[in-house]
Amino acid sequence: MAEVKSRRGEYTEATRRALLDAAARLFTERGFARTSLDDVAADARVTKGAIYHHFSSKTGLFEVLFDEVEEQENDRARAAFAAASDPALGVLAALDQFLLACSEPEYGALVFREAPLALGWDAWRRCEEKYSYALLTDMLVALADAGRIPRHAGEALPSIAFGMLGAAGQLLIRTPPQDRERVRAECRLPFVALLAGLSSTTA
Amino acid sequence: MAEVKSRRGEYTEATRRALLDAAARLFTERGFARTSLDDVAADARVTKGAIYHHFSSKTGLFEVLFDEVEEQENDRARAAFAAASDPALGVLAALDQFLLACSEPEYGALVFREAPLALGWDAWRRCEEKYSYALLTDMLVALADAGRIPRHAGEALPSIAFGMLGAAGQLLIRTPPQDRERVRAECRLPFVALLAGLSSTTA
DNA sequence: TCAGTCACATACCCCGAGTATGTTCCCGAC
DNA sequence: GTCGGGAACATACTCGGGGTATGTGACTGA
Repeated sequence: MAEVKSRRGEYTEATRRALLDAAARLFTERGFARTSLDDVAADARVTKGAIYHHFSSKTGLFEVLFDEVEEQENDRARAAFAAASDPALGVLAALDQFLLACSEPEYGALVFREAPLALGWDAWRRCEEKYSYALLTDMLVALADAGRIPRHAGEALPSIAFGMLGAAGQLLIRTPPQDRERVRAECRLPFVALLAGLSSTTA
Repeated sequence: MAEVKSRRGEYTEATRRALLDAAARLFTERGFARTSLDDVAADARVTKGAIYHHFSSKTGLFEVLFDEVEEQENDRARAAFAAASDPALGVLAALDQFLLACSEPEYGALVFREAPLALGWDAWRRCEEKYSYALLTDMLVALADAGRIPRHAGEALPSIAFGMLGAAGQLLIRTPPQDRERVRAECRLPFVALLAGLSSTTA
């Protein structure tokens, strides 16, 4: 009976996945605002009732999607940071991983293009505090611990650095695929320069 | 008769101004999405018909408001930049002017918080290309001409620098007024560091 | 076998942007 | 002086989409 029960569970999980996949596709292609819940339901071969059975609202659906995508990517970036011998190198490794993720179709579009529009700035930042923003602040602390940058109080530096990441991600999103490698290289420059400039004021 | 005609013109201009003022107030306080056109019309003591007589749509109303606010502020920032003897000092002067403007109630909220949500990223960037973004690229060119930073091709640096401005502005918006002076000082640091880092790689 | 609940489908409500159509006032022409 | 017409709105309506309330069949557990 556990089998039958799990069978049923599998079926409902399948529609949930189909809804999430359809939402991911349509939100990245048409954008969050221009895709109705009926569109998502139709793409997943169900109706709007299924959506509201599995998710709380349109933004609720988006948040689940956001968490999925962002958690996966954040793990990779954090691993890249941790794998490096030096925190400064780790930051660049995590940055490269981030820029690479933004070159893929869904991640950047959902997390840095649609999320602010869908959730609003405050909710977006609250959601990001578990992921990119947390990783960023951790990296800044590690850099300060290693004496590579001065220790900063306040939220200005992490906020502005986060804004840099968002701008880089959005730039990559609207860059045609064949130019993305070059743009990724160009994007590294301001971050390297900022690091250099911060470390030079350590003394 | 020119007098009477202008009298009529004054009246219609008055309602147009009342609509723009009401929209500015409500959009900054409640946000663009959470204020209906009926709210704006009621606040201006007219009806929705007046709005669609003077403006093309809700986003059209917002764009006119955006242009008004942004043109005024952009002139000040550009003047601050031009007044300085050195382009590097000019950049900091323009930055200070910008941070000050974001500390006032309407400018930052409309231009950097509501505009992306109201217009979408693409339309927002198109609107900004006449103002902050243009000033920013002009300043980067001036810095390169003066040999203070290397000459960069590509759009990565201006895009990311623009992202920094947006993040700083948004941070100031959500900072309580009594803390804003301190936060402004904190915000200058990453820009100074970026400039220093860029100039150190000039050689 | 039957009550109950899960996993949806169907039908409906409501708000708000946009539109279509009045209505009033002024103005210039005859 | 009046009369056609257009400017400056007001009023009444449509329509799309998020959200809700209710129906329904299938499965499950007692």
